[in-house]
Amino acid sequence: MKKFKAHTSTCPIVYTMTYIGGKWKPIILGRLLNGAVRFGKLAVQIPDISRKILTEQLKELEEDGLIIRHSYNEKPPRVEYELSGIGQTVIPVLMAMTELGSQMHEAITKHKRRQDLFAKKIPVKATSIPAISKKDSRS
Amino acid sequence: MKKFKAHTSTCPIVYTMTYIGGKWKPIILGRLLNGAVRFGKLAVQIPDISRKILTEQLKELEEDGLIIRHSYNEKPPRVEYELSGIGQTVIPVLMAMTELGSQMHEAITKHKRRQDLFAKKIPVKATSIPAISKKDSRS
DNA sequence: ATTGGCAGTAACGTTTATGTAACTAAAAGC
DNA sequence: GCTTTTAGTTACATAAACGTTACTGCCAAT
Repeated sequence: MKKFKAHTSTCPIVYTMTYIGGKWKPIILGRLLNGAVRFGKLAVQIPDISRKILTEQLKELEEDGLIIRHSYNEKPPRVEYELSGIGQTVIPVLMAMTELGSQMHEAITKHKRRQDLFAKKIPVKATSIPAISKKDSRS
Repeated sequence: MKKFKAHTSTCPIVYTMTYIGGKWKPIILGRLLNGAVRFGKLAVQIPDISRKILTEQLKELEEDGLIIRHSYNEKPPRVEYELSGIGQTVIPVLMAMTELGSQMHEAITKHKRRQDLFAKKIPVKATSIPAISKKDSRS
């Protein structure tokens, strides 16, 4: 997401977009809803993101204070990411996005007539991202 | 926003991103919160979006069923856009984003130490996007 | 007849985001 | 000594996204 050149203050949505805009950030944040997750697990849970991009996005999120990076000095390195205090503020956004996604999905499956229109938006591939669940902190 | 090749269904956030991902869509939708707005007014309210991109994004939003386009056959053309039924589902997302923006802003102005980190994310320019207000349906 | 406003569209150019492949360090296990 | 594992990094490449400028059609007013 290209950063905005404009807006001084007044539009909070624009402001927000500078933090969680971009293709992957909301998805990454969604993976952290249930607590700290290590790098490798994120990469597995979001199969279509490259490690390079994942690294970059995590770095940006950390610099913006939304997440916290914990690096443990262990034999094979271990690094975990979790939502920061402010980061928790994204939760309602993610919840609302989840709801919107469900509503859209329902609307599409309901009105068959619209399906062609909507279909092109979701080029399905084999790999899929698992839904958000309660607990899976284990690798 | 590049469209996702992956995910079959399970992650609603990914799903949502295919609809309101992208730099401008949430901002455009935010302008429609108070009812129908005509093209020219959107262009004025979002000064940094080009008309071409505005047109494109509106078209996509319409194709996705989130907004409705009303074209009146008048002397100088008049076209208005408004949230559709499903489109209303984005309102909570926008509200949450507004809240997040405010929280982030507050956090930044509060902790001066973090300001340098956060500052780079908001390259301020003269032009600004007006805040969302109750009513301004008039040109 | 010319100009102005509205809502675009077309052609073209630039930038940003994202992707791929190869490489690193350090300790553990064989 | 060699391989494996983890969390990256570096260099390079491409595709989306975004932008600028110029142009259109139509009617009304000058």
